Amino acid sequence: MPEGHTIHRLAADLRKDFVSKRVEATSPQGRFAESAALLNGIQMIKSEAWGKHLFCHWENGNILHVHLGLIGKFRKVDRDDPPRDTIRLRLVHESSAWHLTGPQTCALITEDDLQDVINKLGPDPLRVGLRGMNKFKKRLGESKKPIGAALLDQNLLAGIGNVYRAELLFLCGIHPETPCNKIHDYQAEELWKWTVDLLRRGKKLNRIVTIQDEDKGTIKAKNKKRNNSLYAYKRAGLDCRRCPDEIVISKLAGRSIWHCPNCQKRT
DNA sequence: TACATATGATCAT
DNA sequence: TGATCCTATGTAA
Repeated sequence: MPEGHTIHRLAADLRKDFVSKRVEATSPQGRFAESAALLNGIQMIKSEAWGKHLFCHWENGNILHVHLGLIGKFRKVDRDDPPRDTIRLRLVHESSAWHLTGPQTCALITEDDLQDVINKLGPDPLRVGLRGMNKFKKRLGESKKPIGAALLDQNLLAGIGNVYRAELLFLCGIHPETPCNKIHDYQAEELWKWTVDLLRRGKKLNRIVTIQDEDKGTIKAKNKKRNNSLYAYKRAGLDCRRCPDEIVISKLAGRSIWHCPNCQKRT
């Protein structure tokens, strides 16, 4: 479930459990054993996120860099949960235990490395909030690529993934293929505002919910069961929540994308 | 059992 | 663009 909101939530949850505490760190899988040994028994002093990257700082200067990728998970588990051999990293303090599996990145880095990582990332809406809007607007105006590709570009903005991209474009009524430099200023502003708003909500709820109050009535009436928290993502062939058309699926920047042909017209 | 799929990113071609 | 890495889950056979 890793888009930016997940990682910020994760950073906050790990902070609560481990910051200012001595942490037991092991690698049941073995692939991170040497590094885990360097953290074992050391205090975590800070836990933060930038886009989809997680950084946990330790008292001895080490920084744990985690990127979950597509399938990685870092979850709180029962202390007695068996340490299975897919667990790259296990962190424990008193009754709190966390297991990291399937990460794309799990490494110890230095402060300089951390700067390098961050320098390659665009602004994170959850860190800069509405202040990031003008920069975003400017960067969009300079690019000709489709907005649906741009939103996944972590160098333009950090933290958006495939679910938010589809949902943001739906809420803003923008066709995914629209070239960035054809996006009006007011649309770019709207996009940024929705981005900040949805990511904040996602972090709070620890899941992606994009449905707005005004649409809740329609949704109940139409389609009781499935996926009632999203407008477009993975809803191919189903009724649009705001018009009689059906959501369609296509491919953009190597990933599937969904949109409503009526609510998101080509310009 | 096997296969497809997944909220990602990188590297090769 | 396609192959590849990492793991878990759901569906098909």
